[in-house]
Amino acid sequence: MAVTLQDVAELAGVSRSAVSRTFTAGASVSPKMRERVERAAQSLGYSPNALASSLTTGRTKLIGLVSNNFHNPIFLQVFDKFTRELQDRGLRPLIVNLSNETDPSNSVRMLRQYSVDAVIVASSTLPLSFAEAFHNAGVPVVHTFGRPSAETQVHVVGIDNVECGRMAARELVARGYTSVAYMGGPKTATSAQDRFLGFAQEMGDHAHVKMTHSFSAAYSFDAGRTEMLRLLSGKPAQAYFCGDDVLSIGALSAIRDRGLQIGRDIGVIGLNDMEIAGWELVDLTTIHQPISEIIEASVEVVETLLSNPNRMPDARLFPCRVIERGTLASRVR
Amino acid sequence: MAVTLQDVAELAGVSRSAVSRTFTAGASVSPKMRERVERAAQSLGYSPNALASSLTTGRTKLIGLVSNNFHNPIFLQVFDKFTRELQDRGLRPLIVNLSNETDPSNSVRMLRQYSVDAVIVASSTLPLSFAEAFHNAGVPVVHTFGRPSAETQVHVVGIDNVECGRMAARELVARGYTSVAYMGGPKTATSAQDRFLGFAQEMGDHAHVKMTHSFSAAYSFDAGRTEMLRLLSGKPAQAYFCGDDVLSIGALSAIRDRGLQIGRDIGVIGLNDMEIAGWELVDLTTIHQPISEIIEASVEVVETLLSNPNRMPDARLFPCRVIERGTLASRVR
DNA sequence: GCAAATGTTGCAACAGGTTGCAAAAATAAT
DNA sequence: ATTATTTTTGCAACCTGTTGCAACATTTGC
Repeated sequence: MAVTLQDVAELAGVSRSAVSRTFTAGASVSPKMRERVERAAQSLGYSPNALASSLTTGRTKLIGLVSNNFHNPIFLQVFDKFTRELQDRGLRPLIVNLSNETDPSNSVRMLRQYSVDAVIVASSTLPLSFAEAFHNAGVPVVHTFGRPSAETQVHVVGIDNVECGRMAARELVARGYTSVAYMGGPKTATSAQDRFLGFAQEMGDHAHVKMTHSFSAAYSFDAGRTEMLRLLSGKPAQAYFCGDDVLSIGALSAIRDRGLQIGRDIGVIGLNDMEIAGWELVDLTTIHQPISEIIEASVEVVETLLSNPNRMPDARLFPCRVIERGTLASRVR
Repeated sequence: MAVTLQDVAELAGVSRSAVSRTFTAGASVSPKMRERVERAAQSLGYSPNALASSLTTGRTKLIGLVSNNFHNPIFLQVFDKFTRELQDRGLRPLIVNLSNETDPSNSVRMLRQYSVDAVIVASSTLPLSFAEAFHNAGVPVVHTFGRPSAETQVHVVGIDNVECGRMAARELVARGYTSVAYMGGPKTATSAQDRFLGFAQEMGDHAHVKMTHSFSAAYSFDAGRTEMLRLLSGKPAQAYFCGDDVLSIGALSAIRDRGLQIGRDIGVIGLNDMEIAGWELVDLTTIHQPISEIIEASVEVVETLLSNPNRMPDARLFPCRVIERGTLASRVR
């Protein structure tokens, strides 16, 4: 069925090498030869088998894209951007859905079987051990939305979650709230931990403001709603920094259910600035995470790793900013 | 770097074939041999190269997953389910993001280069020509969310959009509305066309109810909002069947902006029943599309196509049902 | 016009597996 | 025990390309 190098070579009356060279950038082929081969290839509808060539070149242009986050709407933007950026560079994303895996060994094996050129771990909730497992298997890794660390040897692209925690805290203080709280994502997620760290740190400088905190079960609407319902049945704070936008929206839903006025009675600030946050019926004040830039940078790093797999790993962190919408009291001055 | 068959064979002191057979299901290997080989493989950390084996077997277990829908939140559920179902069966999804391609030839070439075993086209807005192009390239195709057709030769799994149009119409009539409208997705999408067809057909049986219709620019929040704002500035109908849920939510947003009471002043029914539709602050009455079943069926079809690529194409359509929430007037009886 | 330099082409080996076939080994039948 | 049968194993060819090397062709320099 499939047309091979051989077929083209025969039709053109040249050697297989000649055909191979015509389709290899930078190989030495005379214009006449190229012309002949291309004509033959054209007429047979030949296109080279990327997998066969990977055998000798050692490069598949396959990039493992592993994530465990297939529920948070923000990740549709993430996948959209990643797949585009990769394919614009001639790379192919091979998706690995880790939603309920706790052990990296399966995915490591699988990715090695397909000899991916590199792996992108896109998650802030996956244990660091995953990225490390890929790295130990000899595959270049970039951990997007990961936590930078001095020990680990993988490239990280994302935001400074600690700083975001501080930013949220400063914002709430500036709005004049006197009791604030952090309602984080799952306690095991590095992002949830770091955001809390920064939040608590900053609040340390504002002793007159009362601070509490809790974590919810997941970065999801239901988890946010459930946790906020629980909080509201006790003695809630005046304003909450919620772990991310879906969590915030879940919280907003709980707050509305209780008949409280959002913004006035109780404030919420999220993180991510996903598209839905801007929908009029949500109108969530949130910290914008520059997803596009993060992903572009991630793919750039991947690309450099292809030619230089041993590049010293670094962390690239992008600045975030508060997007003011309708879920916080207006600033006091 | 990588451990090969050769290495294992040498360590175990057996032939390469023996090693190959140990890793091939159903091959003839004695228990002793298997034991020896497995021990050697274990100690070297060997795992077979799927790409190399594909050369001779002709099967890569790579499945092209092509879509142009990376904005509608429902598709995160779709990707989640697809990737899981595929990997549970030992298949690997190779994503192709077609967001702004109009010509299938690039993707056809790419998918052939990676010799995918089959292609899943997951979209109701992609021209039929895409699925056909893959089919003509000799790759088994299933078109999920596609339109069944007598002419075309590809497998289709999805819903009966015409019937859904009827269902929506019946629902609106049963609620006692006397002027209703269809606000569809993009006019070029088969789903938008078919839903309208059914809607109009059914309304033909209810001459006392006035019907109008229009199409919006995309299946997106913004398109829905924009279109509804336009409609509201004229003489709006009492109830709308919106092309899908995001579109509906966009419409709801416009309606709220105008200070109208949803459900009482103006009704909306969507289609999909995506997770967000159930969020309390949205609470959208909508037609449930059984996404999970559709995807399971799609993957099943893919699997049968792997062993029997020439299976006669058929269409599998799943029933839908109305999920009653808060955006329609209550039923009159 | 001739030697040297440079460019082009084909051969053959190789990448990491699989598989038909025949030889060898194990098992069953007599 | 001997032969017939079945199972296991290794050999060698093959899958589809790539690439170092040597042979050949073309250009360049003088």
